[in-house]
Amino acid sequence: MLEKTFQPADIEPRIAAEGETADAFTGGRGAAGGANAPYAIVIPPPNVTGSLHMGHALNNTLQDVLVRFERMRGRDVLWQPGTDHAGIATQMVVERKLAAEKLPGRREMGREKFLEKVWDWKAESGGTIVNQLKRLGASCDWSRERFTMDEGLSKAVVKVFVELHGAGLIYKDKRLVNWDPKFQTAISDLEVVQLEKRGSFSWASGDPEKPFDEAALAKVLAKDPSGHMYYFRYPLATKVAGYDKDYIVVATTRPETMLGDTGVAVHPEDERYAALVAAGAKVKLPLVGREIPIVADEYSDPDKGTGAVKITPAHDFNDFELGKRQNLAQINILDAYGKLNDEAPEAYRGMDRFEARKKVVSEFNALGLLEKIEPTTHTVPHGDRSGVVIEPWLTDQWYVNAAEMAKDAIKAVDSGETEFIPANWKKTYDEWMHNIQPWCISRQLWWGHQIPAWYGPDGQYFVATEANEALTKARQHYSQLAKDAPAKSRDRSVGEAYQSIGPEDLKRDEDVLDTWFSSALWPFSTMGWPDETAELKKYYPTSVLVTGFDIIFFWVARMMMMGLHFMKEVPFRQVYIHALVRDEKGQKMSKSKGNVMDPLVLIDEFGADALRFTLAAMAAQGRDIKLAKSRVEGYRNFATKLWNASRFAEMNECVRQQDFDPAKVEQTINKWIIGETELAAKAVTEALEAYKFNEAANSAYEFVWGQFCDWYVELIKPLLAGDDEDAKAETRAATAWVLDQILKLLHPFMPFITEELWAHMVEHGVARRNLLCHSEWPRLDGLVDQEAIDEINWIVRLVSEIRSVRTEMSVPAGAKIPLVLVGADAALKARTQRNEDTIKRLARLDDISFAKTAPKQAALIVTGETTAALPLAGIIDMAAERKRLEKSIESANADLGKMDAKLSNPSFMERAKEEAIAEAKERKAELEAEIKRFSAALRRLGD
RNA sequence: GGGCACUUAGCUCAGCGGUAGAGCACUACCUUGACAUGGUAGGGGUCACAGGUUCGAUCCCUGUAGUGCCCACCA
Repeated sequence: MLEKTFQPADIEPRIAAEGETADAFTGGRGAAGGANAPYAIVIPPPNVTGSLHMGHALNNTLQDVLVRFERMRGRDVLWQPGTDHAGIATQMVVERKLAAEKLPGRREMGREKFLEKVWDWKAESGGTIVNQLKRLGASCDWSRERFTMDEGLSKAVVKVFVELHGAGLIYKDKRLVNWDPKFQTAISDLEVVQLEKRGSFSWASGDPEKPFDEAALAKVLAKDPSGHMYYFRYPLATKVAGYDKDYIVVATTRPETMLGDTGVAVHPEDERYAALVAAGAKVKLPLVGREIPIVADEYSDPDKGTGAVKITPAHDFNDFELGKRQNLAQINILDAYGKLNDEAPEAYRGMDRFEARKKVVSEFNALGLLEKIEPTTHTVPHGDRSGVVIEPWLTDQWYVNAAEMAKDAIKAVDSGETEFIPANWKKTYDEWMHNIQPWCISRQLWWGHQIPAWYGPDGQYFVATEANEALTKARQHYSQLAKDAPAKSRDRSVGEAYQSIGPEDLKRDEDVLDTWFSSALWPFSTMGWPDETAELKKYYPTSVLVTGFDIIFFWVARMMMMGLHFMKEVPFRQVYIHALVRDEKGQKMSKSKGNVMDPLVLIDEFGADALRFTLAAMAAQGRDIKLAKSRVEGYRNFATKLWNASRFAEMNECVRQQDFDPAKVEQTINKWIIGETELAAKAVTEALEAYKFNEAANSAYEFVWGQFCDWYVELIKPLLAGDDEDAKAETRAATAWVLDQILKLLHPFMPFITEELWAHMVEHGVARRNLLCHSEWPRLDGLVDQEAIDEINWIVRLVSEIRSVRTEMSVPAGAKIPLVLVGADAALKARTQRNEDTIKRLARLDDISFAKTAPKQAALIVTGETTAALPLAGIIDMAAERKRLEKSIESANADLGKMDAKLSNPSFMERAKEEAIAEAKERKAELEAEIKRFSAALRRLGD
């Protein structure tokens, strides 16, 4: 016997464990034993350091809904799980742990020891998120769990690197990168977030003889030196004829970079500076003393700042390009920590960049060269993980030629080989792919896939799958060098000297790869690539990728590129992009804002089923989810409702009959609910096929609560209490059958409670043979019976109307009253008699009789063809009834007016669709009849 | 600056070329043999604004205002 109330916590862990021990989710263990077409999804691997947040909950709920749905439809399903090694995040976590335990830091213990610590950590805490996914009910094939640093996946990474390098698609280059001074690593464009800085301080002296008060300036700078535009006078090396000043003013938000300036640029057509350009004038850079040229370049915008822009090629992306064009020197003034290096004047060396900023400003001020300070609003690049200001920094890094690899990836989406759902995301994808920049893939970290490149003693590198191969390549290279180079050349002597180098002479590149590099291989590396495995053959390309839009660039685009290059096939046929889960104000949830809702807390409180159902029900395409707790609570109540409906079935011995044929029932009520079941099943199926999770969830909800619980269960109570044994038997069997269909339809959304109830519902007195997750999805057809629908709808309307009148007339809830059906024809009489017990019970009537005219002092009910009267003499409040009738007439009249207007509009009659006209006519007739009868009742009331 | 969304009941959100819906909240009544995590009945919306298309617009188009997000730039 089921407990009286449903307690998710009592059943969820058990169901989860049962599923696991039964290997329920292994590939191919579906409803048809995996005989049908494969269906594969690879999970977006969560960070191994992660713990389940609302985004994961949504993402994995949707995948699980799809996977369970298709499994029940008989597809050979693989949901490939795993986690991501998350380079920076994991390294941070472990470093923090070491610090907390007062152990030596990463650099002190050295690479090897540190990596041991990371693996230890992974073994200990890496499974957290996986267990949380299991609590959510994710039916992944856990036996196939992978980790991006696994041996097999690492092998794939090396192979990909070596092959792309061989194809010229990976190369090493010295250029500006986004440098994170906190982690001392390069990061890709995507890992940079732009944060707005807004200054407030404003000052202009106009008189350089009177510098800004030093103490006051120091106070301003102490607050925050960013967010302001500083105007500096750069003195000319020599006075220029035709230019009236002996300085040129430049503006900057990053004063410290002036120490690395190697030029000043003006627009070629800017007349203000034409004389300077013509004369080849130079600036004598203050504080540094370097003479730097004033160059003419289109980049300079005469409308911005002063029209003259300082150029720091080593510390600004635009300046870098301009510097190359204009042959300006690149002077790197920063070290890896963001401190000033030896290229800076002595007083600055070793100083933090922001301290240097203050010092530069204050020195310019002291020299009378600070013209003004303006507040400005500008965005400053920050590391998404470190949160510190990113510096463009000149280093050697490895790059993927993304523009080249993007070509096929763009084509594949254009041609529809991969389809975005909703389709508008294609635009975002295209936009980015068409403007894609080289992808910086090297990271100066330790935790990750070490780059398979070895350096010879002269710095020449050799890319190979392992050290020995690199050595062979190196030896070949150096002999060739010795052979090919002209005698006496340096190359030749290097070649000769290094021909016989040993393993100890080659040094492996210390850097590791961007985490997303290995993630990009996920759809095929998890299936055993580069081996030609059965899984690859069967499940690649995968069916659909389910992910959030914030990851299209990081992951989707890169999987497309890698998949097409190495598998010659797209990695997935469809990409379903879902929304972000936000807080109730629409803000992105984040720890720093303190507005996170923890899915695990919600699971504890309301159950995983309720959370899952909520997320699915709110996952309307193209819209973010603003999650309200009350919603989860509401769907928890829905689970309880289902629980109790099952309890009702159990109490009434509704047992599933093996030979029950839903097409052969005789009772109208059973015909009706079976037809409704078909409609609901179709609605849920169609919605899921179209990725309309909300529609699927709502259809199921409405059917279960609004039809099955509210009406069917109530309507069969008299039957079950009656003595027609055949009808009782049929109804019990039908109830059991419908409930089975309900459990199936709800299972993708609410796997725990449905599996539990399924196990409870015995079949022929025998326990179920199979798990619900392996049962067959309802495929119903031809069960809709219009006559049954008409009859039940009539009961529903009549009962609802009677209840309404009872309330309005203040009839005590417990009181039983008589009903008189007025002017009923034979058919209506028959229908009434068939359902007499039911109507009496639901409407709390003690008698139903027939009459030609309505009795006096009665409240009147009019629904469609039926007129019914409740003789409430003594109880009835005449004034209230009059009011009620008047209100009804008024509202009917208003509607009638609309219909009349429509039907008397010649344009409408001429151009509207036939159905629209017929509908309007029908409605008009209906309204007229109602008004007539209401009016008659009103007159009678006056008697 | 470029792009993508959104604006519907008090709140959180569906929906749709032809009678405006849900959950929560609210009001009244009900512990009736599945369920008070419940039942019954109700109140509450000129569907942001202005034009246009259409026989008909909350829905399609254009514009305006507001909100959110993405990308780029920022001397």
